[in-house]
Amino acid sequence: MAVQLTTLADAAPATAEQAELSALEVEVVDLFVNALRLLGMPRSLGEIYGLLFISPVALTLDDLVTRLKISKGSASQGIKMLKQIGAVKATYVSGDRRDHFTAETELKKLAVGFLNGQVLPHLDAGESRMGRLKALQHENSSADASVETRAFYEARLKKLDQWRNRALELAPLLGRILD
Amino acid sequence: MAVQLTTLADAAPATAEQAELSALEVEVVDLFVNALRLLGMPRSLGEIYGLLFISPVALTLDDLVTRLKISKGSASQGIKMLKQIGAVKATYVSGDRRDHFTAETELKKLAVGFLNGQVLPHLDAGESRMGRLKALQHENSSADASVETRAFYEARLKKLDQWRNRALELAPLLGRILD
DNA sequence: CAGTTTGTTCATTTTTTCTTGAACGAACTG
DNA sequence: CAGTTCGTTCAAGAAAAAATGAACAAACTG
Repeated sequence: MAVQLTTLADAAPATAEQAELSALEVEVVDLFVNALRLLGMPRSLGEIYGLLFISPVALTLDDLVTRLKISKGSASQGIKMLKQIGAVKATYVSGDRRDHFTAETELKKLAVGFLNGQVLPHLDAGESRMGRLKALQHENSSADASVETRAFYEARLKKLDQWRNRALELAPLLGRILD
Repeated sequence: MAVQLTTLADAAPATAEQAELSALEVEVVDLFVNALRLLGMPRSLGEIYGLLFISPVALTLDDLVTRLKISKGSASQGIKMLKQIGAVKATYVSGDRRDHFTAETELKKLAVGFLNGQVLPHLDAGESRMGRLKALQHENSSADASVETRAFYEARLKKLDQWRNRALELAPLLGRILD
């Protein structure tokens, strides 16, 4: 029955469902959209995380769709990614079958999640890559290279490896600092 | 007897101008394309930086164009950006009017350049933003909010400010660690 | 069961970002 | 100077990334 839709109209139903974002919400969402873009994440992630961050109550997928005016698909994929990096968690709400999402706001957890999800995989892949590089360098050297050139390549590859190690050291350090 | 070429200078046209990239170069370029993408930088930046990184001699704009098969426009803009963040510097070569570029390979300098160019501006903009947020929060609160809601907003904004300060502290720390 | 509700997936469309290349100015060159 | 070379800029086209929405599956409901 259409009559049940009355909840939308007036009395704020337990789960804050005004269709429009408040000025505060808009500002916060905007802030996160910009911040996450800096990390190369899509707009929708910023919107979703931002709204959850400033929301006093856990929100459902549908809340996100109606309030942010994004598609169900976007909301679903965005939540998926945010859960992956540990920026959002689902909370249980009794008597409601739907998932309710909350923003994780501990900076340390966010940072660690991001590092583990986005950065470390690449650094790990870097190991086998270094192997390939060394091999290529040797092949290459035997052919044309002068002593200096050979030394130069050697030095550069060593530098790459240093970088990688630095980055690997840095990750746990970051975690400690952000406590 | 084969002509002996002791310097790379006259191995081929004076400034190492084989049109094709060697396998080693391809691999390095690919590595940097991927790494820079992680930081949200365009493909061409990775290509340019990668080739400069592994090149024993400084390269001209034209070298980049022919070897990477990118347009003059891309090369020019890419170099411009890389110079901006301090990842590339122009070196003087006597008797040649053209600019010759070299990769900056000190990790610290790279990191600092990136932080100053890409991150700090945002954090600074964040200050005025925080002001706006506080203002909005007060407006907002007077209207509808219950005590708990008000407290919640307050807490969140405080958290945001904490984050910002943490990030600001972190930047110089990073510099020190990367020595 | 048949019918809902909830959430995911993925081909398509839309939007954003990047690259290109032609036009241009500045700085050399003979 | 007239002609080059070198590098930059920017409108337009190409490519990549993200959002949409319809189709689907899974879990509930009566």
